[in-house]
Amino acid sequence: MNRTTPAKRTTIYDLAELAGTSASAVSAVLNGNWKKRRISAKLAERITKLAEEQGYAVNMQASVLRRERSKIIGMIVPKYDNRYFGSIVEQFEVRARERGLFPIITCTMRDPELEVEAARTMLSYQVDCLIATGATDPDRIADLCAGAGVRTINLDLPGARAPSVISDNYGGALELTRRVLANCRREYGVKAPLFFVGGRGTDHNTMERVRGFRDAHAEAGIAVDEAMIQACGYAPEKAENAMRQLAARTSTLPRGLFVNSTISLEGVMRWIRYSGHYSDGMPHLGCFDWDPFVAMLGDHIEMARQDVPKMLEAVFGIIDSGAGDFSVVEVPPIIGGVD
Amino acid sequence: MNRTTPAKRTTIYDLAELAGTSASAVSAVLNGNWKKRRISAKLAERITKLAEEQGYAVNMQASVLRRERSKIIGMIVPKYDNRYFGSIVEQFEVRARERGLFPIITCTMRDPELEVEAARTMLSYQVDCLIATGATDPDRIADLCAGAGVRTINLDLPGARAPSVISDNYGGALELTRRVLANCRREYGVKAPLFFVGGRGTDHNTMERVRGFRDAHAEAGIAVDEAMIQACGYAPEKAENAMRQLAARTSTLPRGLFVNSTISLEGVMRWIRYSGHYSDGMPHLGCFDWDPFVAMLGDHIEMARQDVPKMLEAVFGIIDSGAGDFSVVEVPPIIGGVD
DNA sequence: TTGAAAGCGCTAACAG
DNA sequence: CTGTTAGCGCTTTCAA
Repeated sequence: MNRTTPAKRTTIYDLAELAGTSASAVSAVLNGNWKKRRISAKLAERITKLAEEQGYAVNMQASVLRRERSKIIGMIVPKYDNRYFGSIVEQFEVRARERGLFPIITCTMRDPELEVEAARTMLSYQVDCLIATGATDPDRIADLCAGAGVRTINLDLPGARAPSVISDNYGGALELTRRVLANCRREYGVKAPLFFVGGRGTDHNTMERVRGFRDAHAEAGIAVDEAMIQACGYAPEKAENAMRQLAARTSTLPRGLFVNSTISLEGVMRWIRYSGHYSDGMPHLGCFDWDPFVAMLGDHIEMARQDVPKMLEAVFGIIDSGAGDFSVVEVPPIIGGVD
Repeated sequence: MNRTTPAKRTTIYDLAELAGTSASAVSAVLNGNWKKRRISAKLAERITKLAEEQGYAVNMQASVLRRERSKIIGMIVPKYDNRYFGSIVEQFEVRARERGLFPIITCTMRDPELEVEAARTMLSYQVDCLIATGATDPDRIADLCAGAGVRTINLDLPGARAPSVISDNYGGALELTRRVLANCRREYGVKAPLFFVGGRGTDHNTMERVRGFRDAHAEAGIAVDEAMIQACGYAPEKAENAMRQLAARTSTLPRGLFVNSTISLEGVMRWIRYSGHYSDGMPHLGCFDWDPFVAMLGDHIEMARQDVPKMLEAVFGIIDSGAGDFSVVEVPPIIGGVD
């Protein structure tokens, strides 16, 4: 409010001059270590008041440049278009701030190039630590960070060169498949394989989910044909397409579907609505991921809700403890039906 | 890969030494203005190669400290838990990067305190420009920024001290209400007011939507009682509660609802499902906001999808043009039914 | 109790 | 074509 020079910002030197003291005193007062410097309470008071009046704000770039640690923590994340990543990011910010860290986030749009580009940029901004969420090549990022002496933690998708926190994809998929299989048997009396759709066949999570999917079928004594597993990618159109192709090549559609994300589910549901198939009754669905509106879509959907609070607790546990081993923490998802 | 000192990072001085040249030459080469310095192609080549080998990354803190403009652009956003804000953030990042700006985002969890706190922090990080999205007190933020000589733009919710880009809330609500009213008349033959639920009665958007809601009723010759408008907040529980109270005090529930966000809709839908009311037939719904799964909830829902691409185009248009007037750009939402 | 001074890594004149 | 130099604003010894 009292600013006379809107162009030039107030510095600690300006404040020092106004207070009739030195820059180092101002600096000490303003970041709380005036106790160890034993600065007089009145001087501290005066400086604080002045800073307030002048609308002073530290220049973090200068501060970070000088300090040893930046207290900036970075996260890269694939997308913001679903509840899973949305809550990861929200929780990340909250917990980072709780610890006095400044969170910076970059969304990579699932683009592997952008992923490492983003990691590099974060290193340029001197992050103390980088969380690689759902990275396609986490080890590449881990190497980059190692080179700069920066800690990395993998989230959602594991890597071999940094600690990882992921969902128990196998266990979740196993249980989810069991339930959908049971639902199919109960309602339709059928004992046939489900159709697995969505995800990237090359990523660890999808592979583990397929394994759970297979084992649940094996338990039930149901054979699963290779063609019943289509890890076609995450995009809705790809899932929709996979459904279309399935319908084209088979006479009787499966009574149950395992959908590998809410994003893929968008495409599957659209196809179900508009293709005219399944007009004789909705198939039973299992979705690996949670969304409140999906929960309201009907009583034929089971979801595996990844436990984001626990996952972030684990991530920050690793950060706080400074643990150095590259182990993988697996957090069980919460499996349930409507709501 | 060739790093011998993992603790200490490579600087332009190290590079200069290795290349047998000066730091300024390295600097010039590495940020592309080696044309105006007319540095020999071979030197440039050598430096670039060396930087690569050494895994060199600029120290942005030092760079920003020295430069006039930081090329950092900040955004504050209330939540990441819905498609609207999710796509705002995604688009923001994409467009910022297109322009060579580094985007930093902070989520304020709809907390007014955190809002100004976040703005302050961004100023400390020397943002060149700050986008205040859905801010409860945008003018406070605008003042803060003005004091630091930083541009602000309001998004989603308008302010008086900076340019604003918002949806055409009045027009959208008017049309949405008209449609829901028409749907009610068509299916149930009723000509009764809808129930307006969700949002903050004090914010500009909600007030404008209420105005549109009222005018659509007036057009149709339907009187709207004060009690039919409950801007109870955004949280699902609050909307659910408003529904419960409505049911408690009225004998016949309205055949149509105007819900002021997908987040509020969560609560409304939950109540509809579990309260047992409306078992004789779903009410017609209008939702001011879009979600793909809501679109699949049935044929009795109309949505106003805010035009995020256009809104961000407008925001960056203002940034690019350097426009200084505090005008409000209103972008019409896209109104439609299922899909 | 406090101030002076060095320097973090980089950019941008300016001087060759 | 290239190097020297002077800071950007802050933190942190070190001296007083």
